[in-house]
Amino acid sequence: MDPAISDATVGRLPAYLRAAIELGAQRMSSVSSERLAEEAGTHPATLRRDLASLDITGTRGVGYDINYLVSQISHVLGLNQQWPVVIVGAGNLGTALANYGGFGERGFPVAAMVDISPEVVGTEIGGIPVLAPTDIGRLVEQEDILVGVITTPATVAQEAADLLVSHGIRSILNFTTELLDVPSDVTCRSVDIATELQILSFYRQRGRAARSGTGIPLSS
Amino acid sequence: MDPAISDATVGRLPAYLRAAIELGAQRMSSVSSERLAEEAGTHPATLRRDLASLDITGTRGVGYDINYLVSQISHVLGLNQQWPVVIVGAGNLGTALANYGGFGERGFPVAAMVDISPEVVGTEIGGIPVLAPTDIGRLVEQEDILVGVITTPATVAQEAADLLVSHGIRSILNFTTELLDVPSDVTCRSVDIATELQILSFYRQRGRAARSGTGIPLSS
DNA sequence: CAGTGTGAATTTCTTCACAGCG
DNA sequence: CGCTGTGAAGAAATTCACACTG
Repeated sequence: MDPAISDATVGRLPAYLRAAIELGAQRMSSVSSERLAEEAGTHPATLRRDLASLDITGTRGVGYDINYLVSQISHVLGLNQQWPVVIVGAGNLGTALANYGGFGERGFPVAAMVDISPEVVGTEIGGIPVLAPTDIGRLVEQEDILVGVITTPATVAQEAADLLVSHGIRSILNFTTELLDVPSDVTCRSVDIATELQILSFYRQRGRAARSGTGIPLSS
Repeated sequence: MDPAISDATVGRLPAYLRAAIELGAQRMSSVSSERLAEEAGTHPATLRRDLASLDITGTRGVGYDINYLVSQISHVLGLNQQWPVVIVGAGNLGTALANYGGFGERGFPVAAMVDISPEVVGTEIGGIPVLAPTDIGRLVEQEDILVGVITTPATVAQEAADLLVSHGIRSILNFTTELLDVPSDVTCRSVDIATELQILSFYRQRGRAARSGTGIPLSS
């Protein structure tokens, strides 16, 4: 259909979706690109280009239909179904993410956690069972898990990734500092707190430039 | 000195730094741009350009001196001193981040947490005191805090940001979904798990493209 | 006439390719 | 000879500006 939706565009879609949902909750039924862009932190022309690339079309003189925006963007992002995830690493961060409602609320229920420590394997954390690494195969099959979240110590993050990949998981969200080496058919995104702090540090030191979002696109 | 260090470059510096430190730990004393780029997930030419823009120069036929890399990049990022942070929101995520050693280890010790709930104010979480919002002023002055981390519910994130800004904090790391509105002299970076999952979801659904890093640059 | 949709201009970023240095 | 440093080409992303439509 589309020639392609660019990476830059994809990166902005979640912001558009959130903004549209928010405006919809305020009983608005349509928005101009100017308003929506403001809300999402982009330039109106960029927004129009982005939406056009998704084949989302507005009404001249009026704007974009909010319900349509929400449904189309959700569709493009593949959010019309639940995507159960498994969290590997039941330490502080993993536990926090499991307890944090954010995953389930947004269609990514935490099906299970995995850890190597015999002390936690077999227990439950916030109602989520903690399994041993050897259980992953069964888990993935039974629950149709497609996404893995890595919250182990950085030293074993690569192992965790290999484990996930070997069981067919093709989407990984990595919370460690380690840069993971995964096959090219696996999508891996990294959220590294140290990186964020360092970038923040740079901009504080120099005059503040305004890089509002999260950063670090890496190419191959 | 430099005409400017581009945003794209800044976003890659933490990866270069980490790679250099890692190679240094393996008793290597110099690296080629090819090797370092591989390690950091970029193209060698991009790496050379980036380093040149920091006035970091290598030796032809040999490569870059690793110690020099580490010291220069650290310097550019402003990592030669400690930057105490305050975490606003002592819920699950805030608590996890406080316990997680990652901040202190990397020069960003958590000086205090702030919460409104009388139940936690006055207690300590992992040795870190939890204060009331009204204590922020004193805290910022006494501890020279320049960075605030927001881990409140999204609904009050803007309030938290306003509070931090009003006390002179000019660097904010935001873990909520809310897009914060801050003065232009405040640097704000957002790490939103929902956003990351949605992007992951997109790439799983469509053929997998490889966007390896964290995403969503937003301009004004 | 308000606001989209988009050619064209512009800016920014990436990659090639190679001269030249250690 | 290996590898940097960089001019120049290329690709991608952003922004302008305006014709055009509901």
